[in-house]
Amino acid sequence: MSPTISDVAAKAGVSPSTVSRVLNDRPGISEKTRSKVLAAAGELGYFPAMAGRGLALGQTENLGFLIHGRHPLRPGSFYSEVLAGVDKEARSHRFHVIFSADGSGEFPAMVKEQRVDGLILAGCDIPRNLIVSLKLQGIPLVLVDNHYKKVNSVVTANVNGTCEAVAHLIDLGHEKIGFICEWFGDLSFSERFEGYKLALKEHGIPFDENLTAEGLPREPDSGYVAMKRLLEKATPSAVFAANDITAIEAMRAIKEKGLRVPEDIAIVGFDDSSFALHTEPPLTTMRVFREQMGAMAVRRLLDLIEDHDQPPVQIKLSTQLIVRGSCGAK
Amino acid sequence: MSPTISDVAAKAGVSPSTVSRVLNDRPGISEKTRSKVLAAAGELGYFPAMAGRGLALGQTENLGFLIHGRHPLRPGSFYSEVLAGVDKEARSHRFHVIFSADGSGEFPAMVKEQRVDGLILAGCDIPRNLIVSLKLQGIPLVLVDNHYKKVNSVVTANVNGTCEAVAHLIDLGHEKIGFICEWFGDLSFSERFEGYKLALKEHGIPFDENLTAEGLPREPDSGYVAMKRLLEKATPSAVFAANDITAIEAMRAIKEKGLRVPEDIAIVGFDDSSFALHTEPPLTTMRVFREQMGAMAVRRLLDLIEDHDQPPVQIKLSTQLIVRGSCGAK
DNA sequence: ATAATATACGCAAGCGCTTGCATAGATTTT
DNA sequence: AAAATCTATGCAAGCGCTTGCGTATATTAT
Repeated sequence: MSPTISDVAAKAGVSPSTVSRVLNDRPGISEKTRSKVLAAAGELGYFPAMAGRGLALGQTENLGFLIHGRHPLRPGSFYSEVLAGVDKEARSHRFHVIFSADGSGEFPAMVKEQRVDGLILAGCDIPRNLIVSLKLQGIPLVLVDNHYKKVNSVVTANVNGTCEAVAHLIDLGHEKIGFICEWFGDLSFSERFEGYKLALKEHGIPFDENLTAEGLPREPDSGYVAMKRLLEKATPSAVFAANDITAIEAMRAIKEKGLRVPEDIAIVGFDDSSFALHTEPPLTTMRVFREQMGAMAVRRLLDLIEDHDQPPVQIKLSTQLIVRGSCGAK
Repeated sequence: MSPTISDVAAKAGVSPSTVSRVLNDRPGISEKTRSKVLAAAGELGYFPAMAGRGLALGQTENLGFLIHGRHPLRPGSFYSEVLAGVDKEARSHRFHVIFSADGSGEFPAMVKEQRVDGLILAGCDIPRNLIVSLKLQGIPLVLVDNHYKKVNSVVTANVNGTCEAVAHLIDLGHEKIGFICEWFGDLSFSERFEGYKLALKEHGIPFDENLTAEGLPREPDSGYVAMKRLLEKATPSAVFAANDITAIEAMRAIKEKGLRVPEDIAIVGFDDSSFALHTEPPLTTMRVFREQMGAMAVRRLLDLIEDHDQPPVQIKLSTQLIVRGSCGAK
């Protein structure tokens, strides 16, 4: 068995409370006993067990990271990078991360059982009523890549980012620019759609519904379907795809049609997924800073844990245009 | 504040011990009080707080999932699927998963602080001495995609899987088959190398060192480099790449050389990564059942948690050949 | 009917830690 | 030199839960 605080106390010839005070840097300890205790703890290889500590403190020093279970099209890599950022930042504050991809939509067990001091909810497919009941319950909460009413969130600048991406296409001389996404019902995608329309408007290009298409909600190959649908209605000289996976699938549809990327149709995606480097041509895309999003969410969450009553804040991270081959810019 | 067991007890007019017994299905409770307690607990929305429970039981019902921090080339998607399997299986046993991608190689804080009942270590870049000290410490341990001496593990059939993949190329008529990987120092890659040689041997094809190459350890674009190196030495009619990312980067090198896939050089990868579907042509590869690996690891770990003293076991999961376009089979 | 056995429940200790309060000893004040 | 003030430490309660042991009540045996 691992040593307990009493073992250390006995070895150092002091009381457990003294050991606790030393280990937690509480004032009123003489230098002599401090070092005596530290030595004893060191020799025994003692570390405070979380169970006792947590019970006494009413704190777990855990935080939960929740994503919705069903993520068919996004291979997990998006959120796994957010998770990486969350983990790293949490660790630097001596917190630990409990991960869960529970798709049931039920109230998370980790909260009921009070395993966590706060919760990060990632993705915009977290059921709204879950957010509400969590909020009601009073547990510190931060949304990532999602936002809702009065709850703290860390989001991507979807509108501005897309606007910039589309503006880039316009700068390259394109006017007949398409927009495709998996489905318009998704919060991120609808925001990116707004950004698309904004860019057109800012450049005096009329919006044309025939230049837009969606695929099949939550089906694989959604981007392929969307692009085929778009090509049936019109032939744009460029298209903005609401995420990289859609872009890459769209490229397949374009090529099948005998058209070339970027010569016949330029394409730009969104996310800067890991595979965007490996497409043919390499995909021009908006980089989203996933790890940073995770890290910021943790910082905010820790603030909330310290002081629950703070006005909600939304943190919006800018994106960065990564120009590669698919837009024809080089 | 959340209600405690005493609140429930008071409301039901019984003692806390009775409540505990009811909630844990202990025997010796009359049907009447049982329902009384259940009703009270329901009305209060009571759930046992883990801190108290854990302290009393000496169990956390948490398990740790650890990967090595530095995973530059693998975009996390490999391990994130393992993690998904781990999480799902753990949840079905009412366990929770603490995730950490600590690259420091130090003894994990979650173990020192006794936050977990057992540990899953994923990936073959977990430092050996870490495994040793963990093992010594006596905490239940399962390795995933890695193996070492007398510790429980869940692994991929790298040798057989690769052998099958290479045999497939041989069946297609190839004899001059190359082997590339990021670097030979990796456990998985070296096993796949064994499988490659085994397949050649079984089919009476002599091994030729000039048909093998590695890239730059832990650098991006390692597959591209490996393939270029290989092409400088020889021109195979087919190549087996030790993982998909290597394969896809190799395809770029091949095409740059003016050669076609699969007509001039057929290629097969390993892993069945999410992007393997989207290459041009789509990548023939060996599917690795990542979620299942995670799930099996959890099962084994829970067994070990129940009874620490069991002889170590290695669970080897078969792979499945997924034939797509890059091997020229269709 | 009384004694022996079962049943259903409460009491209290204990899991490992923190912390308010009390106190013995050291230090300063007048 | 006695009183007042600090300083350093221990005591014990308490965080929320489980469980061994004891006991009052109900059940069965004689």
